Amino acid sequence: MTEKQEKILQAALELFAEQGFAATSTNKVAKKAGVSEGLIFRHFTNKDGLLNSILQQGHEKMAGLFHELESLNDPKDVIRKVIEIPFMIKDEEMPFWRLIYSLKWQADVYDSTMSNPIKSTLIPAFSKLGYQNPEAEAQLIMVFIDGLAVEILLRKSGNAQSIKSSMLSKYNF
Amino acid sequence: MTEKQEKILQAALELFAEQGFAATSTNKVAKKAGVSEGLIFRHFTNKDGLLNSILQQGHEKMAGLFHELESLNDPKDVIRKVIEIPFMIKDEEMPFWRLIYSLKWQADVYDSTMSNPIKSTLIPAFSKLGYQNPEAEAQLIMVFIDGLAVEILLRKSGNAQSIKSSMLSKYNF
DNA sequence: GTAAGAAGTAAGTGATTACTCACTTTTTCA
DNA sequence: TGAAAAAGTGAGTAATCACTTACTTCTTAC
Repeated sequence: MTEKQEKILQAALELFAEQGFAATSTNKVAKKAGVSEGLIFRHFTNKDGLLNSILQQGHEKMAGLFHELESLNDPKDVIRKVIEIPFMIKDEEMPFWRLIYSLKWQADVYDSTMSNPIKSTLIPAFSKLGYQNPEAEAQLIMVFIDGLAVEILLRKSGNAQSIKSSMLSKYNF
Repeated sequence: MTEKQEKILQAALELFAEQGFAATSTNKVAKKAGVSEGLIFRHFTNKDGLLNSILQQGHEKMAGLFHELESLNDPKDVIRKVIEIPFMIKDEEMPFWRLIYSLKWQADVYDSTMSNPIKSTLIPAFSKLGYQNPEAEAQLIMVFIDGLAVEILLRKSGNAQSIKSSMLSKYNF
């Protein structure tokens, strides 16, 4: 990975996250990266290839997060940890997650299986705790996480902490 | 409102919702509407004007929904009704809501105050029921609604009904 | 040290973009 | 009825789009 390759990926990530994939031209990416436009196509074949490289890089970073979940034994720890996920997004990770969530609405590119590992960890946790419908409970938490992630990524609410408390209390934490 | 004007609005709504605003050209809209491209600009000035007309039309349709909420007296009815909102989206309304939710990620166009009336109705309802932090509880429900709307609009889950049950039971319904 | 291949550039390509303009057709209404 | 206004068209426009090509510079390894 050349220095200029990384510059391109970083510039593209930020622009795709801010303005959207379709609305960002390869010209803009090249200018922001301080690179000739042709270089983008030498390294990433086409605009879709550039997007895929960004996504692959991001997925590798996420692998660790799933692994951390699987190592927890107490089901209550699992649930608490999952609820806390959206609150753990670091500032430097925001563009990547903004991109992921915006791509949901652009059909052809999005990989909807991404969050499956989390859900798969959640179901046995609710099962162990004796919930009547572990599947639905897991789904409910996933829905909540997605909603909260949107809230945080669009930096709409300042009182995220009190929302978290309200949520945790619904599971008797 | 001419017949061709309505054709343009309908075609634009469907295309914007399916492919995204930026990825949809005025040429495509004209072809789908069976109209010359110039007519779009005669009636709606420019592409942004076309989008704004669609949004305004949608907002007028939504006004009734808020009114319905305000007429409820029992706070429990209010909360139940709000939770049910995402499940009430009709097939013909899907393109409009898909557009609204996808626009959240395109910064400059989105009106984030849209859901304020719902939240304002929710806070006194939780207050009356003696919840410790009505503001946070209202926000939590709003987050849930947005997450669930995304789930339904992207038609990911078939078991929406059991998610709804799980959610309602968290508020002792 | 040099040759081969990878990295990088600048100036293109045709297609598509949002939008305009000169013009014709239809509608409105006094 | 007739004339002004509104609706509608089709062929433009310059700018921008994703992408290519011919070329130069840098890196690597024997």
